[in-house]
Amino acid sequence: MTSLPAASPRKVTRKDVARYAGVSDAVVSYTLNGGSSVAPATAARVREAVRLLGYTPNASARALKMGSARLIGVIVPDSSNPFFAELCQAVEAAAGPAGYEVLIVNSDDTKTRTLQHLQSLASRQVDGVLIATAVDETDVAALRAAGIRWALLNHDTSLEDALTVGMDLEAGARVATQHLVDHGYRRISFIGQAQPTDPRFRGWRSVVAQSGLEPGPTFFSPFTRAGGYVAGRELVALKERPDAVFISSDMLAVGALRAMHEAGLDVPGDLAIVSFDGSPESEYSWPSLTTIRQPVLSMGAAAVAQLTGTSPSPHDHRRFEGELVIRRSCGCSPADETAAPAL
Amino acid sequence: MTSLPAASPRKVTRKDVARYAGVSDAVVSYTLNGGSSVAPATAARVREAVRLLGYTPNASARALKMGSARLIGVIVPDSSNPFFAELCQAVEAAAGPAGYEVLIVNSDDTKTRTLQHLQSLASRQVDGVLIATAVDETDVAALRAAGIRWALLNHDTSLEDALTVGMDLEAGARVATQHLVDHGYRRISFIGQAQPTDPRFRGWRSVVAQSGLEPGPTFFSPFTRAGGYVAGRELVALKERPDAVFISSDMLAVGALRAMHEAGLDVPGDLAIVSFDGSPESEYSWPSLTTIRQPVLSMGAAAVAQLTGTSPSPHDHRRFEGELVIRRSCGCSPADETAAPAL
DNA sequence: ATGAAAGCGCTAACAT
DNA sequence: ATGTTAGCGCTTTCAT
Repeated sequence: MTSLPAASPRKVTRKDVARYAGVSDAVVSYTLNGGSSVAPATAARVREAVRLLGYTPNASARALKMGSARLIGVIVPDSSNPFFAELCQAVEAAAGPAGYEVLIVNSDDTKTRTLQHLQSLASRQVDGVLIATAVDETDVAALRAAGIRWALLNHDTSLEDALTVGMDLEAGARVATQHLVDHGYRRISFIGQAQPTDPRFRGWRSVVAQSGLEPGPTFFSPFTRAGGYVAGRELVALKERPDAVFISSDMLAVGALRAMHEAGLDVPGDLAIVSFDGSPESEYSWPSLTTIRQPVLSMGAAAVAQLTGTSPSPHDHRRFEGELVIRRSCGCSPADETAAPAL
Repeated sequence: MTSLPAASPRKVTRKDVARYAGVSDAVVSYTLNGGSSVAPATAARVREAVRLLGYTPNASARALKMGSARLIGVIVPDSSNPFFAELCQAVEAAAGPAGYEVLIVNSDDTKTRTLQHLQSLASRQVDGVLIATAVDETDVAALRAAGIRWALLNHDTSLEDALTVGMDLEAGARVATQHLVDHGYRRISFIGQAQPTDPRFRGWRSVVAQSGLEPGPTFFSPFTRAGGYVAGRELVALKERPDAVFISSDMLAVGALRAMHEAGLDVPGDLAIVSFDGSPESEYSWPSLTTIRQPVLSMGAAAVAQLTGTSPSPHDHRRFEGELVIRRSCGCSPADETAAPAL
């Protein structure tokens, strides 16, 4: 916890600018923030002084005065997970034009780190925080106590009266599974995270049941490539292999794919796959993954809108629909298979 | 650029804590920051008041007073690029324990955005900024003018007397290419970014030359999966195909792999690949990529050390070596091929 | 061991 | 149109 060695000789403040331009500090503020009217000539002099002196406003002082740092916090489990990386970028893309910067922190999905970060973000006078990690009642209590605006991002179910943005996971899973059913596969497995309450699990189960099919074996693993690999190895080792599987994230699917290749299986010939998320990686796996694309950009924008109170929707819960992206892993062999993707 | 609706009724400040604990504001500071000695009983009372009132220190006020926000800025071209995502996490991992938070911004490798972000970071009183995006002399001038500490991250060559952290790319490329030569491949191509000054290009060329080989055809594309796909399609369309290719990033390799699969080529049978970066994705492509792993964690830590002045090395330039990770794409078929990776 | 007070750089209400 | 000034919450020197 050492301090950084100082680098600059002396900071130029707004006072220096004022002196140089021969005006008062207030006029500098007026010129820069456009609050009150300033004579054009004066404004020009001020701007010139700013440029010459290389003046940079002190955001901390501004934040102290205003009670807002024009900063939005985002708590994700793991920012190097492609899905969350994309989500964070979407938030940044929406926040930037609104005049906010984005502070992203990783929770590793642990309660301790979530709480720590919440505290630290509150202390930084963030204007709001987006929670894309798991939360429970304690966290919510902390949130309320901190007195900062917050919204749940990438959550399907809403906690109490919380602002929430997320996808309808169950509906997405239904579309995915239905596509497999429509292909004529009869024994459809599920690979997902170890919580049977996952809406995607329910979606898979309900479509399988409605189609009068026997549910295929299920596999639960953490949402990682390695998790998918482990699940995939179990699946390919089965005496009676399913002919299709719905996998609830692209990362899991990529891992499972490796297990299938190693077993010498042909996908989709021996085993068809539809997965979930629509991350860039899913387009470049072999075979490319038919998947449910999450509208990451829209969700990021909606979350920022919720926080800034500019949401077009009057609802507390903005729920998005996924989109089935047809590629090769389901057996469709799309017509554009040899088309070059956009650079 | 609307403002956020206020959420909290009133902020509890250090003054409230002081009053509640029956002490002066200074004692609260002493207790919280451990500056001066405080009677144990008093300290306990203060801490109790903090807890009861739910007090959170105002970081903006602290930053204003101290001239430091305990914040490190990182400018990357694209935080959703797996390599940079990992690098950012490495920086965060090193900065956290040192008491810093990390503000990551995307430049899209454009000069305008880089300069804008530099300005904005300076204004936020960051203690230093790590530049992992392309820079030129103008940017450096701006950096010096801003008077903030900075270091180049993921740069191979040092600008003037700048602090720099990066990998020896040319050496890495040599190891990669040499591995291909050792395998006995005779016609070795290069796929990389469109700048022949790339040290990886030089590394490839020098090893090919030293081995008395004719250089295979070269392909230049942006550092994206799509870029790799385009290059790969050109490569597979060649009348006289090379028997191996060194690809200067995993993302390019993943794209090229897709082109090869679509052409029905066997990798490594028809065409062997060694790539560069060692991103998680490279382990799960099919076939898995033999690659030069960049020591991302060490580089992140070194960069933070440079910035905080706690670098163990007296040099301005901390240069790391990559490590050859043998997998399947080169033709080695490692012994552990069926071993499960760690979860 | 504790308190009083100055001042970090900025904004905005108020005065001119 | 421009200037004066109080005060945002904090740290820290200097008294006590």
